[in-house]
Parts: sequence; C-alpha cells; structure tokens
Amino acid sequence: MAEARIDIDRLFHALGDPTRRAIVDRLSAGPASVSRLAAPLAITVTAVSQHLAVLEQSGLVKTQKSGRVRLCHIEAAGFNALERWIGEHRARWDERLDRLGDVLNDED
Amino acid sequence: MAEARIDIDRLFHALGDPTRRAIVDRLSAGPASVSRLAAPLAITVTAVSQHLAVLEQSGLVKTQKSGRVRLCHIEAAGFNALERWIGEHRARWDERLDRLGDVLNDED
DNA sequence: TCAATAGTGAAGTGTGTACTTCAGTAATAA
DNA sequence: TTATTACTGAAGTACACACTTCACTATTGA
Repeated sequence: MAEARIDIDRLFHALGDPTRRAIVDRLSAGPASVSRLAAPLAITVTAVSQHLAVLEQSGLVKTQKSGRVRLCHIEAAGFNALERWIGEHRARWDERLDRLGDVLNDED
Repeated sequence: MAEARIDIDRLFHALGDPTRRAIVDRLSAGPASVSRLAAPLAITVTAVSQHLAVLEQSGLVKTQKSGRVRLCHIEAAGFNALERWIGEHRARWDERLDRLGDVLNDED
C-alpha cells in the first residue's frame, strides 16, 4: 500500500495552508488541470504549481502530465493516513475519558 | 455543540506544527500540566504555553488553571470537526471514483 | 515572611515559506 | 514555421510564526 510511505508531518503541513485546502476542495469535486485550479484562486499559476508539488508529496493529490496539460486528482492514500491518525488518537483518549471525568470532578 | 464554533482553518494550522502534534500525542495518553508537557520537548515552558494557546483556540485541547498549575487535556470538538471534514471530502470523491477510473483508463 | 515553583506577557530574532516576476521548455494550433 | 498555450525552474521579497530572554504575577511551602 502507498499509505505506508505517507509522512504524517508532510500531510498536516500540506493541509495547514488554506490555499492548498481550497485546491483539495476543488479536486474532491473532480479532476482539474493546473490552470483550471488557479483560475478562481487570485494567485499565479506558478504558485498553484508549487502548492501541487507539496500536495503530491504529501500523498493527498496525484498528477499526471499528458501533453502540455497536467491533470490533478485526489489520492486516497493521504486521506486514509489522516483518518488512521485521528482514529489512533481517539482510541487512546476515548478509553480514558471516564477516568478523566473523575479527575475533573475532583478538581472542581 | 461546541463543534459548530470550530474553525477548520485554525484546526489544520494547529496540527501543522510537529511540536503541537507532539503535545496532542502526549495529552491523548492523559492530562498533564504545562511544565510536564515541556519537559521532554527541548523548548522553553514559554513556547509550550504559546503552543497551548493555539491548540486551545483550535478546539483540540482544553485547559483549566487550578492554583498555579494549568491542567491540559484533549477536547473532542476539534477531533470531531476534523473527522467530519475528512468524511465530507471522502464522500464527495468516493462517488466519483468510478468515473475517474474511466477517465484514467482513457488516458493510458 | 521569604523562597521556590508554575505560568504568562512583551519584545525581539531568525528561519521557513507563500508569493511574485522573469525566463525558459514543450506541446498544440494556425 | 510561427504563435499561442500550459506549465516549470530560478531567484528574490515579504511576512508569518516558532522560538528565545527577561520581567513579572500568582500560588504554595518552609
């Protein structure tokens, strides 16, 4: 699985930028070219290209150039790793919530 | 629900920093004070305090000061919002995967 | 009361990074 | 061939922000 290569650090860093999340938003509605992604974004195509490199390295987006057009689309690997990270943390503190509740009650 | 107040921008920005994720890691194993969080982190207590302000604003962590000690613990709201964000995106592109697959096959 | 502990506010520094412009390559259209 | 389109690499700028030190305010213990 490609998910094994996913670096959680790259992943959260990639999604930490609002422009990159906007790109992910748009791509989750369907694939698009670089210039099409840039159109509504009020930044240059160059900047979008740089963002796409970050997104691709993070495993959230995959691109492939056919001719002079680079077609971009969502990749599952990044999202899977993200969900797994959340799930692991939730599992850890979910089972402690009862005890935590007791501690907080004691503090009051 | 407190989750309605959660800003997805603050959320991803908060988790985009590795030190803050380390704090979340530790807190998911149970509540801790500021100085206890700082101990393994090779940064000053002041820096940790600043990180905690970010985490608290994002809805991932909640803190309460009793006496001179601030006790910090994980809050569910941020994680719920995070899972919802992922779920919404996944739902959108999951249903398009078949059609995307066709497009990619055409490109080959 | 005095000292030690736990934490915070203010102000400054340095680095990362999001963005730009410019120049260039490669593919398509005329 | 020439022009246009789609994109990328390099280099520079500006700002955000992670971090520090210093000074300070509680709170707790002796």
